[in-house]
Amino acid sequence: MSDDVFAADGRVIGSRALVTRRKLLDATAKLLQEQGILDLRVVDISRDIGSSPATFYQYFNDVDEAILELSKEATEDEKPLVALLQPGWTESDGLERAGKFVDAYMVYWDTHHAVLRARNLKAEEGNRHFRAVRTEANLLVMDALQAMVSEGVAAKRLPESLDPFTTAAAVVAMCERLLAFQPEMAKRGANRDAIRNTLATLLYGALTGH
Amino acid sequence: MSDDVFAADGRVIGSRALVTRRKLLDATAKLLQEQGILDLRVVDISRDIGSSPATFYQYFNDVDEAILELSKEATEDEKPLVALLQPGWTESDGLERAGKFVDAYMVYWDTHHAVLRARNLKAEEGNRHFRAVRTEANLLVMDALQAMVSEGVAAKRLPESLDPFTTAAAVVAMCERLLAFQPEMAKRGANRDAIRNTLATLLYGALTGH
DNA sequence: GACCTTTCTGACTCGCCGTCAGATTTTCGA
DNA sequence: TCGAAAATCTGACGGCGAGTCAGAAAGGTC
Repeated sequence: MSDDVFAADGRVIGSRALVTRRKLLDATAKLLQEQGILDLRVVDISRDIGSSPATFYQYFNDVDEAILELSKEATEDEKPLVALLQPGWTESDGLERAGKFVDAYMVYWDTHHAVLRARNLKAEEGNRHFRAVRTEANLLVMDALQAMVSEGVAAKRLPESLDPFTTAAAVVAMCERLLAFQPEMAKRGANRDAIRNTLATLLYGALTGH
Repeated sequence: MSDDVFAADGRVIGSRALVTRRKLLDATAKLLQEQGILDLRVVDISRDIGSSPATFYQYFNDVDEAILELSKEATEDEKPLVALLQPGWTESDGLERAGKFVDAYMVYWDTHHAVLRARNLKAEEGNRHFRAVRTEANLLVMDALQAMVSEGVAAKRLPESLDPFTTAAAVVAMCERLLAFQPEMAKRGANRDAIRNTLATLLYGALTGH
């Protein structure tokens, strides 16, 4: 296993190039956030780091490749969330634990939402690389959630009609999508705390049946 | 209130033009589905109906305007769903009623998913027209859901920590996003029925507290 | 069939994409 | 320290789609 980073043509790149590549990735993330994926232009990314479009193509075959790389980096930041989803939530500490997870998830979302949205769009439009990255990221959390649901079903706290895998997916879906609604909900009076607590309560209910 | 339809320059259009406009909208929806919003080109839409790009610009200032129109049409199809969300779900019929709603929602989603995805992306990227349309569509269903949650909270079946508005949003979020995961979940063994029943169970639980 | 209105389109400019040859900078052996 | 080789960067170009506009074509009216 090697840590080498490659240019678009496959050659291993040196330290100067590594810096340039990093700048390009950061600029891509920044502009993805500011302008959205539909108005993201290679010209702008290059200009942002004070270089020419040709430089971009030294490191990535197209914009997708850069976004895919950013998506993989986001997946790394998702890994710590799993630790907050160990089975055994009780009636007394479950709600608080759910809250801790929601807090961490909100930070994760705030940090990466522009990239995650682009990743999801590409995945839904059928791009197999983005599908693979998204699935990998979702399974990290879903495996842990699934175990909790299975436990709840086995203990008869949750109904048998809940398929553990689907329930896990539903929980991820709810977290992901509700946070995307956040800016609009704020205008209608639902503040961050209300979202946080409601999400925690729903999670607690769906996962433990308490 | 007038039913007149306007061209991009504001003039009222006649019956021949109405047919052309309709063809353009249908072609836009079709290509949005087939190629996704990132690869949607005016040239292709025009070619699809056997006309030239200039014709497209007679009716819409840009592709966004056509997608916005399709989004409004999708909202119309969402209205019947509200009838399935009257308060009063009981312990004996609630799960079945939730199932009926999920069935109808799945059909709605299947019909319009490409347009809805585009609408959501535009809304999330801050386009105010798309935000307005999405909010209007979501509120249709959310008003009904919110009433159900309030009822559950009042009857002490649901905890007070559930904010009715946020819970309604969470339910919509879960339905919407889980269906977007569907194709990938199918590969991992969760079929349509499992999704349908799990979603119904979660809805029933979150809305009634039973 | 002459005239007027509506609808359509060929042809154009503009800007971004992606490529490539060659310029510039860095590395490294002697 | 110097010169050659390797690594990195970029100016300039062909190609394609966006969006515009003047004028052609189609349809309606008397």
